Amino acid sequence: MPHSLEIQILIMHTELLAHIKRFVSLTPEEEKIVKGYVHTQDVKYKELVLKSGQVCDAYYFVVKGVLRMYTLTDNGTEHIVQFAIDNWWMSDYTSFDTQKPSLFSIQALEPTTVIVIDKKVQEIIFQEVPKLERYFRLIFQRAYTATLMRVHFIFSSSGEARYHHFNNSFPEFVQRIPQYMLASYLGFTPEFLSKIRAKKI
Amino acid sequence: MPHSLEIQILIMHTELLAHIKRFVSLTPEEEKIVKGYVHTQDVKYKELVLKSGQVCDAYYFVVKGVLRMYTLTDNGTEHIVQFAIDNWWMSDYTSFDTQKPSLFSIQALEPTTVIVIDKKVQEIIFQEVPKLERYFRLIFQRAYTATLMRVHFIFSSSGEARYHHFNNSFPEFVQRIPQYMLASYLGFTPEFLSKIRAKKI
DNA sequence: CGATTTTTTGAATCATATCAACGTACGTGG
DNA sequence: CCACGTACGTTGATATGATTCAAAAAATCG
Repeated sequence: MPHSLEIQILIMHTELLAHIKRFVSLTPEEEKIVKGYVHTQDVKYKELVLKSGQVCDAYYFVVKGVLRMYTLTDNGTEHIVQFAIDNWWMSDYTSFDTQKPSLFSIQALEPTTVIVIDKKVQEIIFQEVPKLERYFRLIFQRAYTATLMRVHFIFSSSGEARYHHFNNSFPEFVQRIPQYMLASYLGFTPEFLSKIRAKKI
Repeated sequence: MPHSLEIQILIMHTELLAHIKRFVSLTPEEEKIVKGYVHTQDVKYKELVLKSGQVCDAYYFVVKGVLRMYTLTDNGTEHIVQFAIDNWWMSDYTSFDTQKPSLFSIQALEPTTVIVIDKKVQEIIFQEVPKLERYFRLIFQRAYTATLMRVHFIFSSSGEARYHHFNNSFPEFVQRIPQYMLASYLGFTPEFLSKIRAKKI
């Protein structure tokens, strides 16, 4: 009889499989193969799963929690290029593929549970379950077009408009992260965000 | 004996197949299938292959020439979100998938030759040559990470620094497009770009 | 509760936008 | 092949959105 931890992991894997099945069908055997190659990892608040300068050797799927991906400028300022919440993948895919050091760091902003595909098994899992090529094609397509929309917003609206748009689109998420990180993601300073908020009230 | 036009088309298709084979291997039969489903299209200078408000019903692969993808703001300003040159794919993949009107327009900035995958055959071609799932997974991954790098640059460097970086990275390309379009792509006004250039000399 | 982190406020400053005018180049039709 | 018109690039004056710095206030955490 499985004990509590095993049940937990089972649930985690179920979340990933459910997500995959929103894009491609999987036979029971294929599900088993996937389960066999991935593993879960608990990431503590503020813990890094990738540190800039290191090689990225995994894909991470957020089951629960929040990750951020960010860079450090010469003068020490952080710039958040991405958040990942439930059901999003995050990795430095370039570093993963080339096995060169990453420019980015990835950090948990809450106690976070991720499902990990390690570099070692990535090609194997794709070979054994070729449907995953299609799944990740669709995942990357979505991520790509979302990022293009983001560029569009950055160029076509003021910081204030971007803040309100983001706030209206993801009100629950805004609650979960410190304001200065939202400012960094939106491309301006925390002081400026504070002033935007002061106006509204 | 094939006449000149057919030879031309053959060469075009060869470029696409060569590109695909940089990412996945193809058997001669698979090559034939791909050739059978795609077709080339000549796009005149300033011609639109997609007009905002219309549904995007093709993927475009640039064999030769330049495409730009842009939006129009309420006040009539254009914002270029993407360029595509030789060996790049361009489409509004969201509009393509959902069959909803696109926010973007796609226009040729030179006489341009593209290879087209039409909506009608897209799923068929993927079914018949499943390796293309992998190919496009890698294409989208690259496009996604390139766009993330772009966001990183937008946030971490001034307009001036972005201009110099772009100029150093793609000097030949800068020659081929009007300055006001480069300004639009980099996220500032043509006047400002003009002033940056004045400084340097 | 004290210590640290996060947010706010205000004043000065800077990067970039806006507008308007002028200069230049280029392509088309006569 | 010239002339003209339109599209593109430059320049300068002024305006503005956003940053910087410093300090205080508020929130969070052990």
